[in-house]
Amino acid sequence: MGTELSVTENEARYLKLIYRKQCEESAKVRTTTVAKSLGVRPATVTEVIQNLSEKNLLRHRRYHGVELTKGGTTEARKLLRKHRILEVLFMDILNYDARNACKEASKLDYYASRDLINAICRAYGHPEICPCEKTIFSDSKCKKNK
Amino acid sequence: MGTELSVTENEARYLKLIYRKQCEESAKVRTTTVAKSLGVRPATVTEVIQNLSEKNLLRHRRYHGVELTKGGTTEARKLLRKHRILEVLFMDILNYDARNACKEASKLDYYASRDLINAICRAYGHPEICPCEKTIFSDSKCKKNK
DNA sequence: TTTGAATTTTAGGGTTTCCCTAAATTTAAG
DNA sequence: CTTAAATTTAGGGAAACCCTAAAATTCAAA
Repeated sequence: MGTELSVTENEARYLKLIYRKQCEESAKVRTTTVAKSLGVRPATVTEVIQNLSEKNLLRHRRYHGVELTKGGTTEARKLLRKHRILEVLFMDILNYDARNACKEASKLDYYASRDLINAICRAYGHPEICPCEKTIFSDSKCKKNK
Repeated sequence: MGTELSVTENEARYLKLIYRKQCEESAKVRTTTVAKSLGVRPATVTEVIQNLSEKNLLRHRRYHGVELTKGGTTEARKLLRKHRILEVLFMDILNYDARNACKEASKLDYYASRDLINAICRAYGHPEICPCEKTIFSDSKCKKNK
C-alpha cells in the first residue's frame, strides 16, 4: 500500500489551512503567512511541512512552497467535510452565529468519527454548503437513502 | 488562590472513570482495576494519580487508594455533564444506540466548550438524565430561560 | 549584474505528555 | 509469621510541538 500515515491534530490544522488557501482562495501558501495564521515561528512551519511531506500529503520544493498531493487533498477534504457538517449542526440547531459555529467546529472536527459526521449529514438532508457558503464534500459512505 | 491547574485529555479520562466508579457505583478504585479499564500498566496509573494529586484534584494515601477532592469532584462533574449532554444529542437526533452515543461522546466531551454544551442543553429542554439513565449535572450558567 | 533585504531552511535544543520494565515496598490473607 | 498480590519507586524512552540563531536562497532595485 502507499505509505499512508495518520495525521496528528496539529498536522490536521496545517492541512485544512493549506487546502483553504491554495485550493479555495488560490492564494500562495507562504511559510511566513502560515506562521502568522497559526501563531508559530516560520521554522516551526517548515518542520511541520517536512513531516507532511514525509507522509506524502504534500510536495515541498525548498524555498518555493508546497503543493498538496492527491492523498493530502483527500485528507484535507475529509477534515473540511467534518468541519463543515459540524458547522451546519451548530448553526441550524443551536442558533449559533457563523463565527462561533466555525470556532467550535474547529475544536471538534478532528475528533469526530466518519460515522458520526455521516449521521449528522443525513439528519440535515445532506447539505451541500456550510454556513459560510463553502462546499461540503461528499462521502461515498454517506447514503442518501430515502 | 487554590493551585488549580488544567487537566489534560488523558487526565480527564482518569477523572471521569474515578468519579463513575467511586461516586456512582460505590466501587473501590483500585490501581489494577483502573489500569485494566484504560489499557495501561499499574505503574502508569500511579503516576497519573500522583499528578492529579499535585493538582489537588484528589487525595492519595499510598497503598490505599484515592478520594476525589471538592475540586476533583467538580471537575469530574463538568466533564460528565459534557459527556452526557453529547450523548443526548447523539441519541435523540441521530438515531444512535446508547453504546455508540457513549463512544462518540467520549471522544468529544473534553474538547466541547461550556457554551456549546449549554446551547445543546437548552435545545433539548434541559434534560436531567442521559440515555444511560445517569444524572446530568446542571450548570449555573445554563439558563432555563423561557 | 550585483547586492542587500526578506524569506526560508537547517542545526541544535527544550518541554510536556504518556507509557514501560524491573526492582522495591506494603498490605493482607492464611 | 510468611508470602502472594497489589502498589509504588526508579530510571528510562518516544512522540509531538515549539524556539533561537545562524546559514542559504530568492528576488528586486540600483
